[in-house]
Amino acid sequence: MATSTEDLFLPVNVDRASQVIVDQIKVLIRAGKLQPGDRLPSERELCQRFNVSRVTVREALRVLETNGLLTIRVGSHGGAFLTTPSAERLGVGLADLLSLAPATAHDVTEARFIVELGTLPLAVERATEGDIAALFAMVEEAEAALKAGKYNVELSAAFHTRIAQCTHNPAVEMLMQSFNGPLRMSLEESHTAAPMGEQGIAEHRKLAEAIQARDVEGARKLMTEHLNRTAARVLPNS
Amino acid sequence: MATSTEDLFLPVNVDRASQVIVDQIKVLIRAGKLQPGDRLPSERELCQRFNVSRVTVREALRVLETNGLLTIRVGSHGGAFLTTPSAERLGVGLADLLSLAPATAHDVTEARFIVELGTLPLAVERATEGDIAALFAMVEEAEAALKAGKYNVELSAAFHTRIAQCTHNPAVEMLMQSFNGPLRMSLEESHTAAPMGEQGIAEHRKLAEAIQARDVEGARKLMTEHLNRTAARVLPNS
Amino acid sequence: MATSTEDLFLPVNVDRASQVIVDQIKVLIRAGKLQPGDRLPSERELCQRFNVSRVTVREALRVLETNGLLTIRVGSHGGAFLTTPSAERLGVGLADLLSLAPATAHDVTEARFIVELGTLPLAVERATEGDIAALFAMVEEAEAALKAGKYNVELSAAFHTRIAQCTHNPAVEMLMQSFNGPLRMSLEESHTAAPMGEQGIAEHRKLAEAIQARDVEGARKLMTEHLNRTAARVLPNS
Amino acid sequence: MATSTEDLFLPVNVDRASQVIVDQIKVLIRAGKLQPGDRLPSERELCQRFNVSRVTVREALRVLETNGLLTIRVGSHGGAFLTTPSAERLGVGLADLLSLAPATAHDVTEARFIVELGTLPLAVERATEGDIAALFAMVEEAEAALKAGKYNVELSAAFHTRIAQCTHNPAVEMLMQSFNGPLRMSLEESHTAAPMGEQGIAEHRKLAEAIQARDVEGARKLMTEHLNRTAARVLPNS
DNA sequence: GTGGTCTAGACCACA
DNA sequence: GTGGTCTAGACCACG
Repeated sequence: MATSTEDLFLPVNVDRASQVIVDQIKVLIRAGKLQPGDRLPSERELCQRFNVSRVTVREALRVLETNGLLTIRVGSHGGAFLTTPSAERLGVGLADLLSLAPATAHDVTEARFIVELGTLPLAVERATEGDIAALFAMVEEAEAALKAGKYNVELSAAFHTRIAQCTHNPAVEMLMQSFNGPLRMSLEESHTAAPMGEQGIAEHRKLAEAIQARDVEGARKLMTEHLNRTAARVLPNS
Repeated sequence: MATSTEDLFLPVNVDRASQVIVDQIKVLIRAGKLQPGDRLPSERELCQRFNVSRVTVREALRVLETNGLLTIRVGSHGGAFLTTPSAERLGVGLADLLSLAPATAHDVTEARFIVELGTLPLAVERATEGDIAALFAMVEEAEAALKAGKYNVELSAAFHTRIAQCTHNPAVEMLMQSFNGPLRMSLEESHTAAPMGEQGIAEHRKLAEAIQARDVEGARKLMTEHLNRTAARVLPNS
Repeated sequence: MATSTEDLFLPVNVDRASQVIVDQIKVLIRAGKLQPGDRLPSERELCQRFNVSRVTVREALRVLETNGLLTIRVGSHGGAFLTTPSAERLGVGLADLLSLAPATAHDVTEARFIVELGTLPLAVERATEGDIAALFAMVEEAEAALKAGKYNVELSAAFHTRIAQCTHNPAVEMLMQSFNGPLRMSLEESHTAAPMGEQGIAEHRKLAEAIQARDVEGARKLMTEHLNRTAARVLPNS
Repeated sequence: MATSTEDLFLPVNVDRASQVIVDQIKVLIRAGKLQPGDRLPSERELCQRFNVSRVTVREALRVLETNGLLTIRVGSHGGAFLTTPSAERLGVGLADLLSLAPATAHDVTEARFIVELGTLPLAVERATEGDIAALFAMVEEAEAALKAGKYNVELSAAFHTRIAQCTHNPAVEMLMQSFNGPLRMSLEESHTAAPMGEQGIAEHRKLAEAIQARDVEGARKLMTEHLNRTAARVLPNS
């Protein structure tokens, strides 16, 4: 035959079929062909499109769901929807990984210092009037919740996340969420945390004031103390 | 009314069978009942233990694998093995999420600044003789690779990760890996990056020297420039 | 092996959404948060509270209704009301189950012997003047009904239930109702019973007299004969 | 008109459609057209047969399931299967009803006395060699479990149920199960039961011996003491 | 009626 | 004997 047999025989695809599907969908997402909010075809239709069984499609969807790329809703108008991205899943993954890792609570807190203190200057610099108003509103909400005996770690986490939002940088926001999401919760769960107190909220208020005053150094100092204090709660022996 | 019916009825939340299995295994990991390196029973045996079908077990394993908690090997001595944790998977997740997010490359670089600059002081403070020797060794390896035309982004990423390792804090290390893993690669892939140059390696060497000299401020300045330069490569219009 | 994987993996048990709701409401009942006579919120409101569809709520209510825990009334003042408990539903369940079971009419009668004869001593011991008067009143009512040709198995069952009521123990009462409710009816329906006769009512009167005289042994004997005779009617070949 | 209008107008069927289906299936069961182990047609087929919607069929199946007449299994070979009857469901119903009723634990215990003591003579009379061997086997199993720290209320309940089985009367057996099933468990759960002890098992052994010796009076006495002792555990103030 | 979820049992390729 | 895949058919839930 005229042509040599070189390059005729391509390596067979050793990947899992489900992984191929996952990659293909990720490419579509990266290319912007699929946007947040879009709905994927039904499982049964995807079977036909990819020419695989339903089980394989489901495995692929499961992976994408785990990666936080889509959520699956049941019901007649259900299906697989691309998510507006959130770092929550990432926080879960981080928490899981650290559980398995040799990282101590002290290690994690130190990493959090890096992120929180690094974020602060950007937040102080870029916070709008609206941002600052929102921060104060959250403080007041927290005070009300405290009186009602409903103050919890979630409200505290939301405040820290809101500070990150002041940077108007979604990547930074996600980074912060990773630490103030499930990870923080699992940290505090595992220790019998003293109930979040008045003092925590008071410090939040002072932080908001420092950001309003564009006082980077003051904010850094406040945040350092604040974190040290909360860190001390989960790490009695520091 | 004697008792109001408010708050009596909690929203129901029916988990998937596979999710229940995932959670159960995560608990076992957190509790230390399952250690890195351990092998889970075979899929078929897990079916019997959990009293579910094989597909369901497989979905659960797929999720855990995606979360980086275990790796699956085929073959007669294969099975699902708990991983020594690594942040690689996390980086993949982060990259995926940012692909979907409105985050620009500039945003991501800014987040990386926070992490890299925040890590540096700890690295400078705690780097051992061995750490510093390793850093220099990597620089030399890079120089050799460059001559051989084999220098690539992976080697550069490894250097940054090695700096984080100097903090001797696994959580910080993971944080750094998240940015210098698949994420960085996907960032640079999407742009036609000029080949990593001599200058990059030279800056790495100077960074190593600053760490050896315990010169925090010098190191900060060097890293800032280094990152700015690489950032400029992926962001011509900054 | 360091840690065996035995007993680590518990069988998963995923409940239906409707079952979760059922359980939740049962807990509220057991805890006394919901009392007999209370009205549950409307189906539509329950949907929102539980965050499920209406069909699911309806299935849950249907189960609770079947268990005799609530009754559903239609109309503008309708809704789901917790019942004052009655053993009627239980009797239905017992009857259904025995229909399906390999239990013969003889078996059931034997079980009834146990309950009726076991109840008698308590009834004799604790019957008040009022109880005894009520028993005699029922006998006379039965005699009148017989003359009018309206005597039926229900009236007879009521007499036996009333005896159980003399124990002033609601649990015993329910036990008796289980046998003298739908079960007895279904037993007798299936055979062409000779109409309840004079003799049956006469024996009831004697039983009442024995109870009045606090004559346990006499009552036992009477009841034994009475049951044997009725049993013979449904079991010609005993 | 020639004919009077009497009896022309029958009451309209006020029953729920689902209830009609339930009744129809119950009739088939009573008539023996459907036997334990039989599988009903699939939901979709039943829809067509009854000419109703799936929701209606599902409600009917849910009711029948609640009544313990059938169990529903998912999966490829799933469906609705007629159960081999068991009194477990009945016990659940009884427990629920008593939770709602004004019955105290003391009331329930008294009812249990009636059943247990009434059953004993029949068991003594009819127990076969095999029955007796089984009773002793259970005692030994219990002793082994106790040593392993695994003795629980279930094993104790099983012993009492096994005694009822000695009567070779399925109706009596069910009656006993009703009390020694979920009801007993809920009774003991609600009180902090002292762990079932050596003494309980010893008494079980003596009971088995009395049955072996066909000693009705001895058995009665033993059972009375046994029940009194266990009753005292849940009723400290008797 | 349309979706997601689960099951049982089978075949294949691999180490 | 392991994981990887497939088929066919059932229940479960939503609108």
